[in-house]
Amino acid sequence: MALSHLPSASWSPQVCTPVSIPANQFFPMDQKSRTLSLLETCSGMEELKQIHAQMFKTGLVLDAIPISRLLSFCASSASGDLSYAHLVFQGIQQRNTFMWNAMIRGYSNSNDPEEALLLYHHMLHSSVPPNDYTFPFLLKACAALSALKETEQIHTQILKTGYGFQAHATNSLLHVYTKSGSLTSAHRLFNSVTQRDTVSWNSMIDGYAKSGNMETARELFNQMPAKNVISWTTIISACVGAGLSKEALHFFHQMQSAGVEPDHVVLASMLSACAHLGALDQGRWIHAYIDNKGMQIDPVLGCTLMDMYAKCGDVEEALSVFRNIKKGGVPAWTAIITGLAIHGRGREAIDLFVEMERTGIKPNVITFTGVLTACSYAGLVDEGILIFNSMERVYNESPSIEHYGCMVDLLGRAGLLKEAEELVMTMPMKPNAAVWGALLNACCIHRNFELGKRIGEILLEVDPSHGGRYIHLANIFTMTGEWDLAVKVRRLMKDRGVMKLPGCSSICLNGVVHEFLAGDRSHPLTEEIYLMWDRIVESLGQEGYYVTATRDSLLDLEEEKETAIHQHSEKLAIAFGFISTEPGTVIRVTKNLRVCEDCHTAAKLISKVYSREIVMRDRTRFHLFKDGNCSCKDYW
DNA sequence: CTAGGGTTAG
Repeated sequence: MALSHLPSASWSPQVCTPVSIPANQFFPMDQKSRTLSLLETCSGMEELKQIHAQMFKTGLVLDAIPISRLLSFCASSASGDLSYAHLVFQGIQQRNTFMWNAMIRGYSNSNDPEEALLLYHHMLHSSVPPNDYTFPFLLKACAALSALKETEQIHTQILKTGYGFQAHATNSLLHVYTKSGSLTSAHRLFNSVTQRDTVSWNSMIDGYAKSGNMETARELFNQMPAKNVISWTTIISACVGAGLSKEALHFFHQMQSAGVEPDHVVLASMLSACAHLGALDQGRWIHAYIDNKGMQIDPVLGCTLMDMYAKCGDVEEALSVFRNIKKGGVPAWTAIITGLAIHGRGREAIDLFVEMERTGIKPNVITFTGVLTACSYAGLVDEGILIFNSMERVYNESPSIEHYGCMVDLLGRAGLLKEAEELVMTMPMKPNAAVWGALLNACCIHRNFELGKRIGEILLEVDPSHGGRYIHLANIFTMTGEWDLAVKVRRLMKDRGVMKLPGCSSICLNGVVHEFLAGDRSHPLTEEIYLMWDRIVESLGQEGYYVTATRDSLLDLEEEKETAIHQHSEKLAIAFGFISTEPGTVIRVTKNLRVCEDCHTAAKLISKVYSREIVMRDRTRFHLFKDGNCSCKDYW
């Protein structure tokens, strides 16, 4: 390295400067402070390299403070360069703790965190002692690696060196333990430290929540003395992650009652909860809150906003958010493409995909999933095949099992069952339950019972705990008149203790989520709801509506007697929508399963007879019923 | 120069 060429002895002010001449004649103070302030405002590596070169000339490379600052910038700043930092570091003769820390910090945030541990090893060997900053950096690397053994060794050293009482070190340890799933160690440590602070509690809560133990997480949350916005975010995002979106909403309201101001992180989590629930009003409220507070919509927040609007049925608003965020990167394009996909707006999704390519943004695996889904839901078979083939050819990206799943779905939905099956048989990986499921679904739609039976049997082995598979297979046997086999499948399901996920439809009004199951009579307005539905049926009758024994109604074979098709959850939710909203209001219903065919027909007629738009969210996509038609064009 | 929280898909 260049440093060795410097006549180091003659550059040392003590050596070559007569006592009478002040040292700053060789290291002029304004020179040094100018360099320091240059480094402070340094914007990128280009500029930094110039400063570095200047430091060689002035000899400031030998001064610990400016070289440390330079090192720090290269190692940790967003526009830094870790390998350059490493070269600089290698050239330094006298490395102090700060310099080692800077390097360890840099590597702990890099994609090579292991190097941080190696550096620490060297640091100890060169007899430079760690300080209170060293451990958090080091443990961050351990967290990235889930390196439990190393964490335990570092734990011991923390205790030996007397940093065991230092909050940052302890909390870092707690974080690694919880993150690597070692909750026992975490809890032991948590119990042993006397001065637990909010950070310690937050880490514990997060750890329990992420390990699936929501009960303990909630308990700790209730117990903890002082909750800050991160505590609330932790419990709320834990709820969202566990699919407990209603609880998330509840906690959010509690948080506001407690006077804690929401920040952009907790709002992102809440938008995700709204997206899950289909709670458009709540979601809009949060959007308005963000605007009113003048908060900046960063790419992540922008994506959650788009996702919320799309999943709550308002794609137009999602598009408007998309146009307003200047630099969203791939995630933003992906979010909007996926949003259009679930609304059946495949053409627009493809157009945006093309536009994205033109902009020079490279699609990622999720983008491909999104655009292929768009093709699938809109029946754009040729386009889908073209894009699928371009993955390998244009992007050098081998399709993953999800992409094959999309293609099986695309071909199967379109009735190209032979092609779909062939793809399953020839794909380069072992088909999973999702792939088989897509094929089975296609068999049901197109009534290919022979193939359906074969695939159904496979699925009961591959995915034995999924209730829907048994129902599908049993229905196929029912339709082919093989009653005994249908009963056998039902019995197998029962014997294996598999439950059918009950169909549930919800509608959100004034921030309250109203849920309905088939035949539900638990709602306070039950009488009015059923009366309303009877009146609706009456007026639909004039349009020629009558209940048909469709294949979907067979899904309820078991409860056929008690759950008439007229009491399906979708219908109850629509009826409730009618009695609780003004004429002309859009009715928004969210269902956890696929919409039943009879309910689909009924909704189309209702939209015409009552001039009401009904937006219904399915397990996978949206249906916009308007003037007697559905946006899915009956292709779903 | 340090610790804890967010999103897009499935």
